Amino acid sequence: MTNLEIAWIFNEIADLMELKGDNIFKVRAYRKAADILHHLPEEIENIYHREELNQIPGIGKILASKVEEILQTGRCSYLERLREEIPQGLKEMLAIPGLGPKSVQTIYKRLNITTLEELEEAARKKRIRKLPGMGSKTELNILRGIEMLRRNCGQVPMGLAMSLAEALIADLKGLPEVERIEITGDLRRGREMVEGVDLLIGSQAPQGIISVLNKSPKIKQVLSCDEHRIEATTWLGIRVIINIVEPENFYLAWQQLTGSAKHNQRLQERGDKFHLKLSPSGLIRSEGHEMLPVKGEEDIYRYLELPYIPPVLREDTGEIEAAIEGRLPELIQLADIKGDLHVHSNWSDGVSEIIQLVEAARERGYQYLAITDHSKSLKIAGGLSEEKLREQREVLRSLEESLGDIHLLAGVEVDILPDGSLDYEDSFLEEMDLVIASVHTHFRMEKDRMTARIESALKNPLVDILAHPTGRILGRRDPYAVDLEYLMEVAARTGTCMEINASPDRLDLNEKGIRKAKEYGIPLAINTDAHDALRLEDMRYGIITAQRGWLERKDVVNAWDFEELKRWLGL
DNA sequence: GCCGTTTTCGGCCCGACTGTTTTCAGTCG
Repeated sequence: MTNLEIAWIFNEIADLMELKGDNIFKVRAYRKAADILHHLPEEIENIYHREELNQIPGIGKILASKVEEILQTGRCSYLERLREEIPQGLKEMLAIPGLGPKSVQTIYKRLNITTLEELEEAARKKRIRKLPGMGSKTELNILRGIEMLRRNCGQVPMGLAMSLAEALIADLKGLPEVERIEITGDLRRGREMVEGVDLLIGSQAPQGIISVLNKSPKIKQVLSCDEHRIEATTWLGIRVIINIVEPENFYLAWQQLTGSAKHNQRLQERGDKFHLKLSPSGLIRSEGHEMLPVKGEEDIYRYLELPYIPPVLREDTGEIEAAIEGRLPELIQLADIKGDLHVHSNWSDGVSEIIQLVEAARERGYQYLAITDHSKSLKIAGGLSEEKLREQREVLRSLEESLGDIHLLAGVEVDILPDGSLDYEDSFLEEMDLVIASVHTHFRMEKDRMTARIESALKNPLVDILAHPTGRILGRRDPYAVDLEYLMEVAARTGTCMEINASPDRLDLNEKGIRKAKEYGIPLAINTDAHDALRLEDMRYGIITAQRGWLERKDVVNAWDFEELKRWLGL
């Protein structure tokens, strides 16, 4: 089982314990352990085999024995006991923003409600407001929350699906019967939330693959399988579909299964003009029933007299027209990125030392890195005082000098306070190389006020970048109410950059916002917002999202050379 | 449940908002 899956188990234990009313510090120990596992630089299985579990800080005797049990048996008896004790629906209720364990407990004990459906009904019938500490707003909040959960029902964030897909590929790639294996479906297109993991295998002997999957610890249950298709579900409840085709049909099947359905329909319409019929099993010229050879996806597009259209664009949002007219964007690539402009160190709420972040940036071949810790009012994140930031700047300056091969920017992620002012005086912000502004509090402001709040930050000439402009957390928190298009108008005037936050939990701006921002000519930055050196890795999710927003290298400030960036920052 | 080790018990990120109260518990970042 992977680190991520064990982390999920610990998180579920923590949720259930909290619902039970267990000691909060015990609960927190499980959460912390989950977080540690999630960010472990190597597979815990290896650590276990070296008998070094006890050396991981945060994992004591008891948690180590649970890890051991999970690795050995694929099960966790403690979790199974908790699951029997606590109805599954209560855990789902916890996902409603504003409903915590105490409220869920009250609802369960007083009204005997155990499912979201019952909860929704009770809220509609105004039965929740009769409970102690709850009122009409709680009911409204519950209904809104359930609606949000329904919208994301059955979908998983791309980052989670991607790591599972890559783990499965790693398991299957080495099999002699697997000639080729690739990601397909909406995950390949880079959608922010996906239905599950879709893989395509080119193989002449599919039977062996099925038996390997049946035994895989990553797979909880194979739901159906024949020699062309396997459908399974993982321990985290993620749906996995693996299609298997003859190797000579691989590319056609890959293109067809990647979709989107709308894109493929448009392709077929175009095929009709050329008397071509597209299907996963063959590209046929209808007159002579001649099967055309396909040696790559490019061939398919070429038969249709189109340039190759990358998967991220295949949504029928203008890519076919652009292809016909020869104006497909030259999409930004991961290799174009020259630095990360939003990273947290352990001076505030990050876990890595500055030097570790810098090393990670150098390993990625970056020209520059900005350290942007939190500002002073964000107490929980260990926001830094002016003095601390000055001290950090000195550290960065001398580190930069001693290393000599990377430019370090002394930055800060300054909170935009509810009244629109920033968390430091302008006179201080002037000292910083890079100022990122963002909202971390008072999310539920009314739209006009929130818009005005962010507008005033954009209008401050010292603000270089607006971070995570809508504040959403994928599948968990909706964007705050804000007139984004108006803010883009403002940003276009002030020349303020907007961020594409690459954290797979955020992806904010999203692809729609990015395309809009590009229309307005706003400079964009793709930043990881990493709180851990390993998470500089998340840049790739930002790139995919930027590509889906049709961005090119020139649109992205951290794809510029340092000299150009410096000029733009006025340094 | 973990940690420390000058502690084997007593801490553990902490302050503010929200919606409910009528002085505060619960939730969140």
